Amino acid sequence: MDKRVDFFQLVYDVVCQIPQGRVTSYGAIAKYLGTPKSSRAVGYAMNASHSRPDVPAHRVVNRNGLLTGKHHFPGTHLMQQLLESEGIEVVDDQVQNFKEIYWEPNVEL
DNA sequence: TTAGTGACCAACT
DNA sequence: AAGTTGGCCACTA
Repeated sequence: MDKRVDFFQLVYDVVCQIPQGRVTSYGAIAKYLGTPKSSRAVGYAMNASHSRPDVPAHRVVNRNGLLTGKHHFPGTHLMQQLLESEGIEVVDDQVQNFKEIYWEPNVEL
């Protein structure tokens, strides 16, 4: 449990630093952590985000800007609702203007 | 320790 | 161009 907290904490830290109204991808976070191919592991961290107090996992989408993890959220369109609540346009589980609101930690940070 | 799964990404066909 | 397969890392059983 100790090791998972470290990696998860890094992911949560980055996700928590995502500016409101912006979204990022798993690969971007993985790259920022130094492991570009651990995108799946990043997604796994999001899966554990359920146990975390405040992790804006709705700001984290796949490379296509598609809300792949929306299916894992409690509500049906809760993820989309949250994104729209932050000013992000989401249609059919896709983030509109994804490239415009795309936030890359490795670059911004 | 080995094997299987997963909210992915990239490459090959 | 689109669809399919493999591989990567981390976690659970």
